[in-house]
Amino acid sequence: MNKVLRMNLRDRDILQSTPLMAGLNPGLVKRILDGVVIFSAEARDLLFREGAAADCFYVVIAGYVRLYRTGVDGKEADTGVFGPGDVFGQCAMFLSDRHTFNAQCAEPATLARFDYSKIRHIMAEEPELSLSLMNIMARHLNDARMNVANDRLHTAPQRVARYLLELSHTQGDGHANSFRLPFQKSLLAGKLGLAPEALSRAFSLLKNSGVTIRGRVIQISDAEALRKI
Amino acid sequence: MNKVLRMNLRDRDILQSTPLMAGLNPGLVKRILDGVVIFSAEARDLLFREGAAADCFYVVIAGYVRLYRTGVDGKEADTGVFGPGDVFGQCAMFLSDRHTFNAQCAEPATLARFDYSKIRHIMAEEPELSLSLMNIMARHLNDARMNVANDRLHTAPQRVARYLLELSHTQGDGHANSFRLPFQKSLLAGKLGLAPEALSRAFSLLKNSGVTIRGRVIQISDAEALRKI
DNA sequence: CGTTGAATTGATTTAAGTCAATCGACGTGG
DNA sequence: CCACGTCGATTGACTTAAATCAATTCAACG
Repeated sequence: MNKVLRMNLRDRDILQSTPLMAGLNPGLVKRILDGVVIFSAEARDLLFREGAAADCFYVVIAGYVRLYRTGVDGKEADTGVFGPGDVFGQCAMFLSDRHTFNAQCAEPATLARFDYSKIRHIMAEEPELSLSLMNIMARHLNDARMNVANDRLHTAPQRVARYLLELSHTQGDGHANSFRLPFQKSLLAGKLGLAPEALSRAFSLLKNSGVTIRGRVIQISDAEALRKI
Repeated sequence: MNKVLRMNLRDRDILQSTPLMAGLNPGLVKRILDGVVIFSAEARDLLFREGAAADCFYVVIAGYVRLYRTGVDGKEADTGVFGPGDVFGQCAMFLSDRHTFNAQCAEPATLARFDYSKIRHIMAEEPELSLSLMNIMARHLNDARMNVANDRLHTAPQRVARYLLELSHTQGDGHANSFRLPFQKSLLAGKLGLAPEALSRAFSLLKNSGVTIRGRVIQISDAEALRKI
């Protein structure tokens, strides 16, 4: 676990097309990537804990990582799930330098680690980088708020329906009505703020609206019906 | 409604001590404030709508503004409440230039308006400003995620108890156990993701834990008991 | 003093969590 | 190759938290 890897071309490719670096000039990208460490992690590995000192952020290269908080009785609430190309853990760089959430691999993953100190140093000289980070934070902020609103406005089946529609847009570019869930259903349940059982029930309810589920493969026959669940 | 005002010393003072400007050099502050418009708004006035083109952000000088999203059936879910010194509406500057939420005055308010174009222009020359904005976004992001976690981990009475404890820390600096709610209970209910009735019931339950409520005045006799609701 | 909007209280309904049993897929080892 | 064990997913029965609906009460303000 946590084995350091050499950065291969594929890794570099993914990192470069990340919103963090996509807009930056090649020289700057090179400079940033020089300070990056690539490593692998096992399912359930903790990347950081709430309250722990924060000194780096991460980009997912492969696999999925969940960000969550734990309650008194050990219950956990996910506030985000990050997949290939996503940045996480950057928030603490601008706050108290302590993480306020836990980050855990949901499956075997490979990650890139960016040191705060190095990034801060580059940021001081290259406003471009600040801009990129700002864009990421803005997107994350919007996502988080949408999440709050979504939780409060919609029922479980509605949230699931919306997620499936969104997914069908990103994955099956356009009108492909068959696609794959990117991760385990239990993780999806957490992301949507549901118990796994509730997700299961939501799925079985959606079957009446033209959704077929076989394992992780989803088929939507009537997007319109889904939209007005 | 929406009457433009001259910036007075008090306004300037509040703006300068905002996290947006507190760390900036005086010359820069002056430059930014030159582009600012101060105006008053009535309770229920909309500052912007979801989907509308976004061309400025705001700082609250007095009063409270709520940020919310509306569902199909007209239901509304608050994702944040902003008071004196708070920035809102800046998110869209880094996204699509469309607002994704509605912002409405919860009571008569006075606000400062900052044009995106002017701010962007200054930002391009003054990295300090970017940093300030980044800090604000980070704080907002953290708040929003905490909100998600809080909703999912805690019951209504627990959320209320936490809010009261937090408020007693900010308001009654230190150990003052008596303080005032900063705004209407119905607004607080929205902020906490509750129906007003649920907030009311939560309050009446907390009375058993040494909380006394008279109008907007709250008294906490046993903070420890509150903490472990 | 009376009107308006907010807050409270009670009765009821609904959504979703919890608990428990079962099923299914998959990988391991006999 | 099959039996077993593990883990995720599903299903059912039940409980609980909070929304909803409706009726007052309360407070602020002209």
